[in-house]
Amino acid sequence: MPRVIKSKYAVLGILSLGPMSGYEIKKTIEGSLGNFWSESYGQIYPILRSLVAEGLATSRTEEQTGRPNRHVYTLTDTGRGTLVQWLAEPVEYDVGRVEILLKLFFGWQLPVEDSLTKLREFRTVYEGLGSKYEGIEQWLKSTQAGHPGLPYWLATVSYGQHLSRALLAWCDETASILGAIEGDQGHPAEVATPGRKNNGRDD
Amino acid sequence: MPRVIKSKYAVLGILSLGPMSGYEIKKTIEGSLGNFWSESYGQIYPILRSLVAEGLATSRTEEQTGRPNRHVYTLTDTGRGTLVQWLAEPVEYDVGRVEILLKLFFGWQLPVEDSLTKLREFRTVYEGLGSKYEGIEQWLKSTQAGHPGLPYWLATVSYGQHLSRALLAWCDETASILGAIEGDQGHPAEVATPGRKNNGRDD
DNA sequence: GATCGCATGTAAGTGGTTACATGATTTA
DNA sequence: TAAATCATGTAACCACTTACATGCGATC
Repeated sequence: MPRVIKSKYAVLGILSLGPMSGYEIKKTIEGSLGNFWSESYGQIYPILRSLVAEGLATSRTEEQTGRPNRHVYTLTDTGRGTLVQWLAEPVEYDVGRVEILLKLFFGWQLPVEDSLTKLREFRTVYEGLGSKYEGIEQWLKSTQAGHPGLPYWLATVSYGQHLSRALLAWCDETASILGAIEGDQGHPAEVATPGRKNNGRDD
Repeated sequence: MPRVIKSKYAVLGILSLGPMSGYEIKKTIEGSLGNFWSESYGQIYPILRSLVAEGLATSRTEEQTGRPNRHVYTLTDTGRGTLVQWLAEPVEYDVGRVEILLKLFFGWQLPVEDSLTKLREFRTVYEGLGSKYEGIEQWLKSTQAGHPGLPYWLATVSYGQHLSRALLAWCDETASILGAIEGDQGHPAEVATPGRKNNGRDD
């Protein structure tokens, strides 16, 4: 079963916006997908080569003096077809790994203040993200007005906004619940583990 | 010899709940952290060995007939100290990779129906997760009443609930915005790429 | 009689980052 | 003069997953 190489489609997608060099692809990803995606040169350059080998892109070399020649890649029709096909495929759910939840889960074994600090740190990050998204939204609306992609790009920003608002609310709610715990935490004890012997409910 | 970072602390954390075998650790992770964390045997067994080598855990062998001997691992004081130290360290923000946003970002290049379908599929997943979390919440409250870990475990469930509620709202909002786009989408065009020449705002 | 649960583990592969090498040009 | 920007690329490493090997006993 060939697993899906997502980086390949990210590059294909960026190339669908116009011919570009590897360097430009990286910059474009950072500037447009940067809030929910990233790619390193270590991925981009080998992928670019494989795209040409598979006939999904062509490359032409722009001679330059004083710096390496620019290799500009252009999507072929097959390349665009491959992208469109992938875009239509359903997104599979991935559990992922949420580090703050891992830390919080074991947090009852140490002073409640430690968990509250963690929540505050977390809150600060998402507060910052929230205002960042607001700025991006304004900037998109003013610079991309009329572009058919605008509603789609705004949707990706809106995702971030909904997410950070929700996590901020969760932080506050959780902090107030944990804050109500009396101060004598931190001593390990013999306990039953949670989540085991769960009669077919979870997972 | 794999040198592991976060997985190591996940195992250490599970071991802080009581002595366990590798097999039990996997089951316990699935049953308690399963909604936001996962580990494979390919990680767990080598980690267990390295924990013993580093003095963070001890192992004793329970002889068994008809099946492999059970290796039961117990946290040492140093092991518990290492865990507590890690728990207190701040969580660094990670951009991550959100596949649905990658697909949506390029969605304007194909019929709007394709993106709406994607949103519906996504919605179904988070609807299901929402009710799953509700069940877990009830189950935790009824089976773990009085346990000092309960508020912390409920907090991890609450995270999932806030998240799925937010994403559901985002889906509906986005679907209604995209739904308002007229039907003649899908033809590629020469366009400026968004997000470039952003004067120090993004990233 | 098939498959699930128990129980161990490893080898190979995947998808990814980081650090490095090179070096001219522009900007602070 | 230090740094960032432009521009290419690779080798080494890292964390992690998947598939496999083994095999008994209980359940469907």
